[in-house]
Amino acid sequence: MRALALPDSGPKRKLLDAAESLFAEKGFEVVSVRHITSLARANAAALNYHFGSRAELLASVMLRYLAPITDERLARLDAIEQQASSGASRVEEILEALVNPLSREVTKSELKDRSFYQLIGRILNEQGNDLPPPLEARFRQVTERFTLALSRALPTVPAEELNWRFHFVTGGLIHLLTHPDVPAPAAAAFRKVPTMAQTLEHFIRHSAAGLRQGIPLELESLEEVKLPEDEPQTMFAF
Amino acid sequence: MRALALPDSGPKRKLLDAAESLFAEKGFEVVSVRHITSLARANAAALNYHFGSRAELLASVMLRYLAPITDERLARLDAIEQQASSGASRVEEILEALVNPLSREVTKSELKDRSFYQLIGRILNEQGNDLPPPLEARFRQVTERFTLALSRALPTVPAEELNWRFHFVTGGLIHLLTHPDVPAPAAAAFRKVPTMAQTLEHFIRHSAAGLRQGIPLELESLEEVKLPEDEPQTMFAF
DNA sequence: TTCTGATTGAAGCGTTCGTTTGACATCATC
DNA sequence: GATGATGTCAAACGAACGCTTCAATCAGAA
Repeated sequence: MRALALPDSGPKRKLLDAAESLFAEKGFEVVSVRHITSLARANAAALNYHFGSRAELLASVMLRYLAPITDERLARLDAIEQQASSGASRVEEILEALVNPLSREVTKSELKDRSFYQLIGRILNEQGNDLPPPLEARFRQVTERFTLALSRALPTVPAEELNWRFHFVTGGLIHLLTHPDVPAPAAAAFRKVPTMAQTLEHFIRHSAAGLRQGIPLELESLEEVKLPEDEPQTMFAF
Repeated sequence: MRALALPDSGPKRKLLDAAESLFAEKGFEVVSVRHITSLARANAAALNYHFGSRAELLASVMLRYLAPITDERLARLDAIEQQASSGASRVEEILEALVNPLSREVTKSELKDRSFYQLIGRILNEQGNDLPPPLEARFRQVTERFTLALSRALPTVPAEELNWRFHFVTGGLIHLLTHPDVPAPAAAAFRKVPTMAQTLEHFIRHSAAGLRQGIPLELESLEEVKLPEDEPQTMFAF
């Protein structure tokens, strides 16, 4: 049921569950250990016994949540890179490998969808600067691998420029997780509320266009683009 | 020097300054009134005397910061809409009206650039759901006016779709404010660190491409696109 | 000067925070 | 049954929290 193997169903597990649902709803700073222990029907001493401190519990929650997602992102990227004959995959495929693990993991969680995404967004927004080291390493790997894949898919976009564009994409994604409701102008009420999975599809198309910006489509679809080796790449629309 | 008129340079002003610099650096929840008063060399009683409570001080900080920005956004949009003969402005112009007030206001602030942007990003991220009412109203106005302007610039994109795309854009922008450093892969160290203003120019191009996604450029540049009146618009790439 | 309202300082209000303590369970092993 | 490791419990620790109280200070009008 859970992403990470947690064989015990005792108070340790209950504390993790309670903490993650509270963190998702209210944020990290405002949730106290007493909130957590009372929701988990556990004792305050149990929390410190099992986790050492509130901060380590927080790190455990983040790790249990985000590790499977980063791992699946990398696995999917591996898959599409292997099946790509030319070594370069399509931009949309790469973005799907980045985004879809989110909507897949949500089905494994016991949280409501909204809470699930919100927790992830909160972690990346509020704790993004000092994640627990194992998570930090995974995220750095995700950034490097995906930027590399994108640079192969968009060989005419210079590396620096691509780093920016990827940063813009991840920013939009994180914001989408924490703010899943579109602030619709009063006049234009939505006929039906889309699911997050549908929204993420839109987001992929939107982001792909941004990444491809300035690149004629025919050029991108060339099997390989030979660039002068020693000459520094120049930006396309910069 | 300051954006809003604050004639007194007494402790009220000092409290506001201290609060905003602490909020920018550390976030809202973790900064206590004692932190603020000690940095401002003021007393706790003075804070409650001038602002009533910690929450109202927080609201004052946000208002002082964001009100001038939203106002200038709207003013710039007015300007470009008046000079546009056809009533439809270019996408990039509209985005500039949205973005440039940020880098203009930063010069009026006494905060370091990074702190200035970070504070704005924090407000929109963490307090986005219940802003003080005067700010809420302004932001709703910004959303409505800019979405409307974009819908005139991109008449073939249906309203619902445009709401999403604008949401993606604002999300990327907010994330950029709170995370101004691109997580560069180890191999590709930047030769020079760009200023936020330069970064925002990139962001505008990136976002414009996403907004225009699926729309042939020739079509967009038509003076006016007549759509069948009673037939519902269909999405272009959906 | 004297009075009056606005503003500040020092101290403390009650509450909640994260964490620790030491007394009890529980249970496999000797 | 005694032992020792493991886990849980109620209670309390010191520190920090937002906020209030009240006397002292100050500025300007009378």
